[in-house]
Amino acid sequence: MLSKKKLKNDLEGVVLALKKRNFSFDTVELEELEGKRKVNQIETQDLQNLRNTQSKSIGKAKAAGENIEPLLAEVADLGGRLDKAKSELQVIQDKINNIVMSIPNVPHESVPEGDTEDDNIEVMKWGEPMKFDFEIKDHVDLGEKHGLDFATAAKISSARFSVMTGKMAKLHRALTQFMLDWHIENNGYTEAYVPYMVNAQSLTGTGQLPKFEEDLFKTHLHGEEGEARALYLIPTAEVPVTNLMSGKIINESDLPLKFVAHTPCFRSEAGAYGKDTRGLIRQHQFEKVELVQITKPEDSYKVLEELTSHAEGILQALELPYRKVILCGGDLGFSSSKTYDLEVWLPAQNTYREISSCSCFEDFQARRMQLRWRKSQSDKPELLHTLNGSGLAVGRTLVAILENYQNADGSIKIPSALKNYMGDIELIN
RNA sequence: GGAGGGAUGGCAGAGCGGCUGAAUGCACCGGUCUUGAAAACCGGCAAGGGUUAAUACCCUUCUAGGGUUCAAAUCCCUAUCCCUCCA
Repeated sequence: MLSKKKLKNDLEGVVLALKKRNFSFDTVELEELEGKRKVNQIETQDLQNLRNTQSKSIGKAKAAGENIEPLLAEVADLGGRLDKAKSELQVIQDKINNIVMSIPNVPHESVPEGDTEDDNIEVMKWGEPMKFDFEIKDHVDLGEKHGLDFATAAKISSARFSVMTGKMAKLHRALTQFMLDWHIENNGYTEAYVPYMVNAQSLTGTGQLPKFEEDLFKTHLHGEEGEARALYLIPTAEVPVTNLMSGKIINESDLPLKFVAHTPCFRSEAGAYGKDTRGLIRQHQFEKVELVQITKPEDSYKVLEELTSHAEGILQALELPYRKVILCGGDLGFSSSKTYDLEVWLPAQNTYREISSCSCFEDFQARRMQLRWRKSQSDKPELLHTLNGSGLAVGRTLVAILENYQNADGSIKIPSALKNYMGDIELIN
């Protein structure tokens, strides 16, 4: 959510900045509503003021033993007028809120122009794509030899799910453990275990609601019909982890907060029909190790670089070639002001594919969840900045390992960083 | 399955229809004292919003949503969460 003050004082600037995203909205409507809001709010508050002072004088008169009947007559119609004013104001404020909540974050000045992912700009490349002197297989063919099974998953669930058994399941788990340990030991993150189902408020805090409900799996508690009790499966650990601190005022000495969490992620992939239907790339359920940082405003862009390098550390440790791109305005996520994607080399697709997305949200999420800090005791609380990034998406990392570490006979070499986690075996065959 | 108790500011904890946006303590900030610190003493200290150039004034908020009342932290209903006891 953008600051309402900013929308009021610098609407033109906001509109201009959002052009980079190709996003526009009805500014005339917003300004009209804001004008009405002002009139109605003043009227409502005046009535409330009147009610408060009248009520107080009734109290005093009663305590003094005076006759309060004439005073009561004076306020007889006040309640009705106040109710009317309040409900009118509520309608206006709800409308304003709906508009404001649907406006995405303003891109940082360093975000390049562009409409689609084709306009993203490569920042750097790491590692050389491997050369193979045999006909390579993709991760589906390779994985099926070793316990990766989509047919059975479809039988017990549906498309876009997977089953893994044996060494494949172990490799998948080893990757998760490795990533968690790496970030805890090398990068100073605190491990967090969090719920996999969250309420609407948390999703509103990070920006998935109200606009992107169709991307989520929504559940209903047994026997309950009300919206209030609906829980959603998390699309990313970003939601529960960032919301750990919602509504809090953090002490400066506790900043930055750095959390790492491993969770499954659930996405409906509505609107992705027919896209990436083969293999593990786009699943309804996948594992991710997520990095979240909560920082002082002045540190956030420095931290974005740092957090991205933490995610890169995993790719480097696993010796997987990758490149780093900065997302153009048109490809930027709703809540993000700046995002780097890390894309891993997939030999069978002969291309780089996203494996991590690292974003700075400035105070966009913090404002929605009232996440603040106090510079010093005498200062007013200020909004913090939030950041997160995948460190990494586990399923896609598994894909990368299968494809990059394959041998001619279909066996898979274990990356040296993972050996400890794989019971010291060298090879899956 | 049954019966109760509770949710109040950064924390602890009073208040249980009207000078209560909220006592008191702790924490925190400023000051006095001290070579310095501690102690003691004095003072300050919730958030969000509105009008305003500003001073200032006003509104809202005591888990959430409804209700009663001229007036609700306080009474009633519902939900959520916590705790205790019985089976």
